[in-house]
Amino acid sequence: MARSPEFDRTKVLEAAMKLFWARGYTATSLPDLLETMDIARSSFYASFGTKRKLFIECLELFGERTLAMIKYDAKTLPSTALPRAFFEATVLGVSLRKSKQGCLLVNTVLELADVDPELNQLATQKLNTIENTFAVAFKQAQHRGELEKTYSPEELASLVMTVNFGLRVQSRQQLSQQSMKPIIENSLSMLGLAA
Amino acid sequence: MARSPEFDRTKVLEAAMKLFWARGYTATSLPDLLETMDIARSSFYASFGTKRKLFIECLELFGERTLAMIKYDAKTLPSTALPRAFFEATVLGVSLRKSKQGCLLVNTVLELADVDPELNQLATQKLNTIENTFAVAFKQAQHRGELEKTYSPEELASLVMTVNFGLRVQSRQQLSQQSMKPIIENSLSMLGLAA
DNA sequence: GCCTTTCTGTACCGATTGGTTCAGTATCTC
DNA sequence: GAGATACTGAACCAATCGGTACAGAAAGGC
Repeated sequence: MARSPEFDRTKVLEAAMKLFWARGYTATSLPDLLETMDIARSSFYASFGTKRKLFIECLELFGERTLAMIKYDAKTLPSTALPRAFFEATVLGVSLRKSKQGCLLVNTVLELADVDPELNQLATQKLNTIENTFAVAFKQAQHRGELEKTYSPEELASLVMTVNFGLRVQSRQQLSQQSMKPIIENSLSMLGLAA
Repeated sequence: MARSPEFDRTKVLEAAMKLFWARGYTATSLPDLLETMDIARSSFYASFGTKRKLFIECLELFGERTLAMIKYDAKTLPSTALPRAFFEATVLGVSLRKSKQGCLLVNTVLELADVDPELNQLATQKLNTIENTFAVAFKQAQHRGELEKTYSPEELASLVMTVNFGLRVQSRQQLSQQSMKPIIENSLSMLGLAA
């Protein structure tokens, strides 16, 4: 009937996500996006609607990927090792360029808090889902006696997120990955989750 | 000789700072600024040059004020009480509107990391000054035996900043001030600096 | 009064913003 | 080949962006 191949939507979406990730929502212009996504302006409009809708799709994608990573770790690692795996994967386990990007969700919360409450809420909601995943894992670990009960699962998950946010901010400063290592180590020690 | 009164420069600058604080650099337009500052477009350019120069002045002002607050606390409070005073002042001790604004320096780091490295570096530098002030205070406290030597002064100061950044991110989410209180409390407990 | 200076208000600049439209081309099935 | 679909590229839109220029009013000292 017709021309079959559409460009790889996920791949194009991923390219857009990376650009938003690096520059933020407002500072990313449509021409910038089109160049990175390598599609024509008309194709963009036909496939994604508006810049804002595209951004929402990027938030969804980022949230899904992050959550998938944590859930995979939760199945293969002891719960007490989860935060370390998460911190190292997100702060150290990416290429040098990416490491300066922090977390798209955190960046979004800070950039759009007062500008676009709806997008802020969407990012916040994704972050809460991540926090809940940690809490569930900690609850199991405490039940099995693998984790001290100094904090409730929810409290500990909240603390892990506090530290996570802090690390994401620091990773977006000028700091080298090397100088992030002791910070991560001390953070885990502070959480009572060091090796 | 001439017309004496200039508008109160500091006051106008402060108004601009609040707007940048709430909306970020890119999302704040010149008309927005002029309305908030309540000056004419020509006066703006005569007094502040460009939007970017104005923003730099705002960063300076914010840095000075924050640093002054910490240094005052450092003289009047025991060093171990410094982080609590800082967290409560910046997260709880402001009006409800302000509390959602987080920290201008942190916001700037995240918004402009990849967009304007120079401004990012400026904000980072201000934050480092704050961190150093904490480190100096902790060193004294350890010398006097008021503070455990679990961490070096520099390490502890770095951890306090990590937690601080985390709290600032959380305060820019939808969270109420009330729900921030236990998070602050647990963070201090985690740092070994609870009451 | 006069002169100087500081401000306001408005009109204007070129560039860029996000978004729309459409003619034309490429690629598929039949 | 015909017909349907997926794309490109460029032209275009109104709105807004940051920044400039200038005429004139307001407020001071002499």
